[in-house]
Amino acid sequence: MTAVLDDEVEEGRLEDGHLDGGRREQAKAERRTRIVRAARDLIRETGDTDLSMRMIARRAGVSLTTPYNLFGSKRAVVLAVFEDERDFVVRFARLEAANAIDRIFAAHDLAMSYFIEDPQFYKTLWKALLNTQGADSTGLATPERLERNRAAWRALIEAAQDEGLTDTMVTSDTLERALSNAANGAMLAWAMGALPTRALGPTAALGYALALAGAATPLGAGPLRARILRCQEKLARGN
Amino acid sequence: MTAVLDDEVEEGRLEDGHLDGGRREQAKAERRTRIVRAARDLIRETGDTDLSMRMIARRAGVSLTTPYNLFGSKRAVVLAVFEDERDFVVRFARLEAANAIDRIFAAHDLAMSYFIEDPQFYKTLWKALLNTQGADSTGLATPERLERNRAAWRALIEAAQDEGLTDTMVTSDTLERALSNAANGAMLAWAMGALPTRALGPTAALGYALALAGAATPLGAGPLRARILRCQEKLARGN
DNA sequence: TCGACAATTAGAACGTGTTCCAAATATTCT
DNA sequence: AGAATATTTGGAACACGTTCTAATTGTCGA
Repeated sequence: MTAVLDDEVEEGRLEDGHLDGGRREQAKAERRTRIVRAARDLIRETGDTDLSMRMIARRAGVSLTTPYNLFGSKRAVVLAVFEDERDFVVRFARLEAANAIDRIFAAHDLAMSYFIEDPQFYKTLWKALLNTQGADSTGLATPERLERNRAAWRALIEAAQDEGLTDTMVTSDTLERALSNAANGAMLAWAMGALPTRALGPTAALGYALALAGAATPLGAGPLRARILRCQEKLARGN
Repeated sequence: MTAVLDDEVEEGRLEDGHLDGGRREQAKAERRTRIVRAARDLIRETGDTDLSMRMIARRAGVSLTTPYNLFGSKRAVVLAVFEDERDFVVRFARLEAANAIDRIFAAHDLAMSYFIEDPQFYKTLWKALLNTQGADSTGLATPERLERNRAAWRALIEAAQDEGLTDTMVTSDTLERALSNAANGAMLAWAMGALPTRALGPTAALGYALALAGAATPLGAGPLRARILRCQEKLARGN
């Protein structure tokens, strides 16, 4: 955990080892990152072919049983890859826009940019996360990660309420769920091959705009309607 | 194909065998239904445990290789079970309601009733359909079935447009996609265990209502807003 | 009726995710 | 330093989806 993208795992930096509790725990964390990194590289290089636990283990230089000790299942490893790739919350914090609704769509564009810039990688990831034949099936994100994300979106929506753009009768929780479902539905269609990558962004944005417009005050309704039509055009052009 | 729910497969009724082209084709169709039925019964009895191809084949009284000859993959068999269970279009046609929007929600309730009345069964089915580790991955429905459903929904939406309830600037195609994504997002959350069965209906309906309200005319906006608040209440009570 | 032919069959095989085991290894505690 | 302990390791094993082979079955055309 707390794996950063651009550090190399070195044996040497034990100076601050007291932070992670003993040496044993540190070695475990190191194996963890090696495994996650091996899985990531394999997906990057060959898509979902060759993404077997035996391959991941060999690449990470560990035994086949070790990923099961540290993660529990292949799905958990893939989930770790997924969450490791996304420094979302960091970039999320420094988003700026003219009003709360523009901010929502800026956040949406940011979230989508990951998938659009590296479709092969994230499609493989998503498809692997949809495989719930195992026992636990923790959903598409770690519980704490999920809750953090939801809270961030709720805050964005509440800002829109404060600016008088959406009706306060529709709870931020309600709206957040609706937006999340719209996005996940689009992602699902995309992962299943029913939606081309170029249509993913506009489709999800359209779902956002429609749901927000459904909860909008007269003040917020205008810009949202315009956004809906813009997304619709973009989709029509794409076809 | 053309499998009806409540007929028993009998060897005797060959009188109208000329309808299906030769005897060979008929035997093949019979094996098909036996396999689908075996898979359905296994899911009904034991959930996703024991839903192996070897089990299905044994139960259907065929060899392990036969399902592969007739369907191609386990996923295709499950998809056949899924589509066999749903005499949706039949019941869909005879829906009645005061106005087009009520009709949309009546159709939605009908669609959801399958899942809510037999959650175990359909959750297993959905989870199995999400497994796309195989090659083809035809999505959540057969192409022709999918297109038929989409057309039906589009017709419903166009009726709402004709009655002046939703803005014609928002295409029926656009709106249909938005509704479909909202529903699929809710189904996904449900299948992954993030949404309890009791919340599935209201959540999906809420997504529908919000998206429709986002495209509504002043005439349609009122009832939709009321519906949104009703769904929200229902969800709040459920928690 | 009989040969041609299409499909199913049994069975083995491959690679997969996952689990179990005894043995080896490294760390922690006293 | 030496004992106790936690983890990894190699290896085998299981059930699974899927594919392949040769042999067999039952149906169709002449």
